[in-house]
Amino acid sequence: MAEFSERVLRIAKLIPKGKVTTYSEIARALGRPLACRAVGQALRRNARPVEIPCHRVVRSDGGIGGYSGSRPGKIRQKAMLLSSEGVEVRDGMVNLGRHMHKPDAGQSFL
DNA sequence: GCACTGACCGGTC
DNA sequence: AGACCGGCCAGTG
Repeated sequence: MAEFSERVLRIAKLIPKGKVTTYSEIARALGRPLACRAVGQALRRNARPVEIPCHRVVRSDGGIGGYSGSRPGKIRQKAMLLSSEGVEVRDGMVNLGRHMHKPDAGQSFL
């Protein structure tokens, strides 16, 4: 099936540059506000850095979260990428109130 | 089909 | 403010 995962990846692709979203927001867009963990699972398993900018997906508390298997080097690069796109990252913390992007439910079944 | 895992979240201590 | 605990969702053994 992996239908859920595909939706997650699709939404991740639609995240505009310079904006970030949270696992919860994606889950909510999919109609599963509590599936934040499943979202992380989908991203981790699919992890296609080029086709899917999963680095724009952060935690609801502003934390960078994980990246490509929670590899420290990758996580650091994730922060650098966000910073390069205009998202201010401070010690692994993102300004959600400034760059939080809320995906539309319509995009989930695009 | 059950049990464990995982890039999480929210509340509580 | 930092650490801990339980819960929820999908994927995998």
